[in-house]
Amino acid sequence: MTINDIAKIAGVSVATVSRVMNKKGYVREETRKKVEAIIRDHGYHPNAVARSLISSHSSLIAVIMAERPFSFSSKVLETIESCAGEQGDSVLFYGTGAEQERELRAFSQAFEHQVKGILLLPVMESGEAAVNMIREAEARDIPVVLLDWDLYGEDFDRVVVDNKQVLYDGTRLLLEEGHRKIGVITCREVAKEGSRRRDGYLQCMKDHQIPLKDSYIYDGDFDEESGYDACRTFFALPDPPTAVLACCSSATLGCFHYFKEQNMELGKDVGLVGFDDISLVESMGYPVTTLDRLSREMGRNACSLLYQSMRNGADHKKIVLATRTIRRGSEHMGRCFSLETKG
Amino acid sequence: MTINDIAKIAGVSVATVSRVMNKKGYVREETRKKVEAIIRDHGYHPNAVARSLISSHSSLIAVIMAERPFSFSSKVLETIESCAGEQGDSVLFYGTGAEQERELRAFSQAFEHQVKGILLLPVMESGEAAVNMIREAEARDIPVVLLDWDLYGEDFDRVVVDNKQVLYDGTRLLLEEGHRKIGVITCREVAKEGSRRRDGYLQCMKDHQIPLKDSYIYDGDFDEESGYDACRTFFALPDPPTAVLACCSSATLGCFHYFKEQNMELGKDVGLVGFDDISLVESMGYPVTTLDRLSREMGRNACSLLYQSMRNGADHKKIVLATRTIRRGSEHMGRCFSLETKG
DNA sequence: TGAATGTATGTAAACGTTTACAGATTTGTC
DNA sequence: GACAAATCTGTAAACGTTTACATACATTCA
Repeated sequence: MTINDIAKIAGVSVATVSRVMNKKGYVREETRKKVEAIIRDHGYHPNAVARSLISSHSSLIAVIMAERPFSFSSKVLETIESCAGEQGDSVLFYGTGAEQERELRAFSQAFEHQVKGILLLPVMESGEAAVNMIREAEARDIPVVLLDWDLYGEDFDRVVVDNKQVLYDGTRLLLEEGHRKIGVITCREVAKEGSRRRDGYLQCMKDHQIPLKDSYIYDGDFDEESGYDACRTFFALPDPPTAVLACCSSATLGCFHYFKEQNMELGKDVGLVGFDDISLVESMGYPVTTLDRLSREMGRNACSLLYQSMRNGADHKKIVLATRTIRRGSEHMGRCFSLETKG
Repeated sequence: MTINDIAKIAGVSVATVSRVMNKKGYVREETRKKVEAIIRDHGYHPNAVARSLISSHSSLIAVIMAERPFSFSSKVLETIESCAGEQGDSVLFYGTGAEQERELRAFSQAFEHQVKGILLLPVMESGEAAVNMIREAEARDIPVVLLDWDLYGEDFDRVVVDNKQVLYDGTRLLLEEGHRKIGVITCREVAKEGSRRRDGYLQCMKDHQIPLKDSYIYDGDFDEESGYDACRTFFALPDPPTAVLACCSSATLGCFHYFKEQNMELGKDVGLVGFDDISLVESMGYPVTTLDRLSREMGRNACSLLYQSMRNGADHKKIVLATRTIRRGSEHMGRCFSLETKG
């Protein structure tokens, strides 16, 4: 069933059917009604492929992301799909498992499908290849927006959280509760974000004139073992910290595990500030203070940035989102501002 | 940059370039080398859109799913994407939020993009509209595979868990531990799966000649409140159950919440068998017995069923997967079998 | 009345591929 | 050396749309 068949049945030309479908150009009311009825009755769906070919861009946007076990990325994806849907676009999803080969293939396939735009969540071990692919996309006039990925020194559209500020705030939270000995678990991540987070901790301690101890800084990975091992290390020290600041959700859970095993009661024997939406933990009845990267906000902002770039091109923008500090159930919204940089 | 440009630069015809790209038909070694080099040097990516138009099917498959808060659906999606990628296909992702309008739009857009196949996770409130769309897909020769969604009486390709058997096993687990008073939380769900789960419980109790009590059956929703409220109801009874069987991950967490609040110790004061992969809970150091729907297995099986249907058509298959019983860390794999039904 | 404008419809080219077909060259066989 | 078969390459049609352009009729206005 093609536009030709519909035209034949309706006794009009394909151009008229096309005009009816796209509500564009002149069509007599009576003709429109007739054509619309025939389209409906025959369950005709226009071929997006042929449509794309002639208009030289599809109604697709690509989302390329490394898989992550928890909720952050899947919430972002859902939000993006919803926003794209509102614009009549569909989402091509590529998981990369942080494998470079799959990342490159994802870009290739996105190009081949003539996507209108690409949304990128931290994916590459080496930023080099990523930057090349982004440059290639730009050369093809395909806007790219980076989420939660601050490629420093590169002018790309991106939506990020100010990781330094976040950890600064987290540290201050613990200081306000009277803690002076704070252990931090800096989950290593792509694009130096882990170290940005550490910087926030260091800065806050410095601003409050609290002497630093190397043994209170644990450079862990993005997993639960890191949280667990960090705690084991911290609390084996002759002078252990009284509170722990975990820089990713996995590490936060690892801390939980350790505390439970050691019968340490949260808020009494030890302080803890976690990272990201670990609402699961809340569901279980633990009101833990956490620094949440507003996943839905990020998705929404990234989409609007993408659609903006499709229209305007040129100028690159950076949107810096605050995190939400979820403190024992009550919520304090932080800052949210947008920086404009030259394109 | 099109195949024409490449042909011109290489001094050959477009047909030759096409043959080089598709490794199809005769091409002189020397010519191939030259063309390949030019393709590489110019960063040329063939236009999948034009390719689809001529071959009348794209390299896309659609995944349509209701969003769920936890890990099951996102693991399934990741697995599907990975399998599709191996076949050189890309995944169109549609979230529906269980809204009928969005569900229908997802189908429409999948049709318009000429997808090769559709994977469907429980999405529709009313099965009616869903069945119509599946029928329409079939009429277009687009295979559809249902995941975790047993539309009884309809012959569709599908991958399901035997929910009755799962809950039967779960109940038996508790019986074996000596429990006789078992409360069950049957999370209502689409397509009667909730009641199938209840049937498993009822059957097992009957087989072991244990008298049933209506007050031990709580018909809850798919959320945490249900788990929490169910427990509150159970343990307010004059003769409360000694163990609880939760039929979805959310309810399992709700139970946790209640037990923690009431200082009830798991395995000592109360028995609990949960549902789905709540590895998060394990990460925190709680070794809870759980009935896991093997999300990766489901994704993989659904994909291979889909690709099989693309080749063969006609015959419909139903793959019944066992769940994995994760029992305090040790794993027992259950049965896994496949039923063939006439198409 | 007739020119200008607005409305309604059709014709045909274009988008970037694949592929059937044909023609040309090379290789193999007797 | 002749013929068949195998190998190599090019031409052109097709896929299902959109849209510039042409044409035709209806209305408005001086």
